[in-house]
Order: sequence, then C-alpha cells, then structure tokens
Amino acid sequence: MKKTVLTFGLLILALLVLFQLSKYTLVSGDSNIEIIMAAVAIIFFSIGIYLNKRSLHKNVLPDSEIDLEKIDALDLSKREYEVLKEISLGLSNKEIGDKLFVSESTIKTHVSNILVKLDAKRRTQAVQIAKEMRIL
Amino acid sequence: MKKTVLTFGLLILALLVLFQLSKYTLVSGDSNIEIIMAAVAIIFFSIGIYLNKRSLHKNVLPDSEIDLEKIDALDLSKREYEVLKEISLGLSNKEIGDKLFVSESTIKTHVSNILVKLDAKRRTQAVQIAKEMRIL
DNA sequence: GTCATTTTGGTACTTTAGTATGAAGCCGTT
DNA sequence: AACGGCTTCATACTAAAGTACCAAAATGAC
Repeated sequence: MKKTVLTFGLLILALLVLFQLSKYTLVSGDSNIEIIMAAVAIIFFSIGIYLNKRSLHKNVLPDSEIDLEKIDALDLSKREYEVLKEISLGLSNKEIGDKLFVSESTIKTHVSNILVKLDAKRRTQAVQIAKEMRIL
Repeated sequence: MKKTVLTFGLLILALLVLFQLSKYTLVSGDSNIEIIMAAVAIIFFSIGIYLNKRSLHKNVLPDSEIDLEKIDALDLSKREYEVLKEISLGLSNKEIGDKLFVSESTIKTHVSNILVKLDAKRRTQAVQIAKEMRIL
C-alpha cells in the first residue's frame, strides 16, 4: 500500500515536471512538441513495464529458481543430489542404478542418506520437501 | 518475434497519431497542452503495463493452473484424486488412510487404480506424471 | 427401484523401499 | 603420508508398496 502511494506520487510529480518543461519550451518559441511528446511516451511506457516487472517478478522468480546454495547447506553431495533428481522423476532404485552405472545397493545407500539429510521418511516425502525448499 | 515487430509498429503509429492531434490542437489555438500530455502519459503507461502482463502471464499462469478437466479425462474419481494429492505430499498408505478415515487396504486399492490410470509403475512416477499434466 | 460406478475392505502374495552394518577404493587437504 | 569425506558395494533384515482377486455397502443416474 505504501509503495503504491509512493509510486503514484512520483508519477504525478514526473508529469508535473514535464508540464512545466513543455510550457517553458513552448513559451521560448521552440515548439518542438514532437520531441517532448516522444519523451513522455517513452518515459511512461518504461515506467509501466518497470513497475509490472517488479510486481510480477516477486511471484515468478521463486517458482523457477533452484537454490543451489541450499543444497550445500543441507550437506547434500553432488551424487546424492543427482539421485534425488532421479527419484523425483519417478525412477526405482534399480532404474537409477542402471542410469548412473552403479549398483542398486549404492543407490539405496544414497537414498538412505538423502532421507536423513532431508529429514524425510519416504522418497516421496523427500521430493516434496526438496520442492518446498526450491531445490528441485 | 513477429509479435514484437507488430506491437512496436502499433506503438509508433499511436505516437504519430498523437503528434498530429497535438499539432492540430495547437494550431487551432486551444493550447491545452497539459491534457494531451497527460493523455499520452496515461496511454503509454497503460500499454507498458499491458504488454508486460501479457508476456509474463504466459509463464506464470500455466504453473499455477490445475487442469480440472484433465482429471475427468483420465477417469480419475474424486477419491482417487484425493489420494493422489496425499501421495504427492509424501504420505504413506497408512497415513493417508488415517487422514481420510479409511483402512490402508482401501488406499492400496485406490493407489493401484491410480497407477493404472496414470500409466505409472510407482507412486513417485504417478506424482511426476500428474505434475506434468498440470493435475497437481 | 434398478443398474452402473464408486468406495470400501479383506486376504495372500510379490516386489520394491529402506535400515543397519561393514568395508574397500578414491580424492583432496593438511 | 595420514585423515576425513565421498562413492562404491555387499549382506541381511524389516517395512512399505504394489498386485490379484474377491466382495459388500454406498452413491448417483435413469
């Protein structure tokens, strides 16, 4: 709310400044109205785009960004993160093992470690937690 | 690309029209430059916001919309869909049963049906498929 | 009220997931 | 070289998940 008042206040201020500028230019006889018009158009067009980007980016970026720093914070190793990604794709331990060229036993070990680190009881829960943390 | 050219073409056209209007008004001696200025400002401000919303919404909406029609198309019953949602939250069959006040056997039946209908082999895969279909 | 579908539940079984534990090789740091 | 962390793998076990098959209520449409 405060931001809305502030931005609209600034908009009105900018408009007033431009009014004075245009008057001055017209009085001084230059009458290059086109340039002022274009300036006004460009400025407000830019403002419109800028304001929108700001207000919408707050909702857009967090959905697409994956927080690589948080992976470190969770002590998830590279390999464990790889396995986690495969789990989220719905693969079984055997399938993940084949895909990463290691045995199913290895994947089981990784999965167990992932569950401990993400504080999950099941792989489905691990995926859910990881997505909430914007890691996946 | 084509759309970008089109919109910018329209913008230039609008600007030119406004030039002519302003000239006409000035020549006719009215010299109410403020009104024209304000009009230009408002119009381009609106265009800026509009264009941005259009371009960003394409990426925003599909992520948040859940396609209720597709649930029908998959023959997923209400109850099955409920169970699917709980699965995506990482709950076990037992936990889902407790949450929905039915036995684990019932949940197992539902899960089996869900897997067949979503053409999945595992619950994790079912979640992934459902999310791809924008059902979850 | 009849009929089809949904929802519920069970038993018995197979498969996959997950735990516990131990161990060997690799790799970067001190 | 020694140390800690990562990756790998195995065995043996328990717990969950999933399949197959059946069957009885409940629901909703006609």
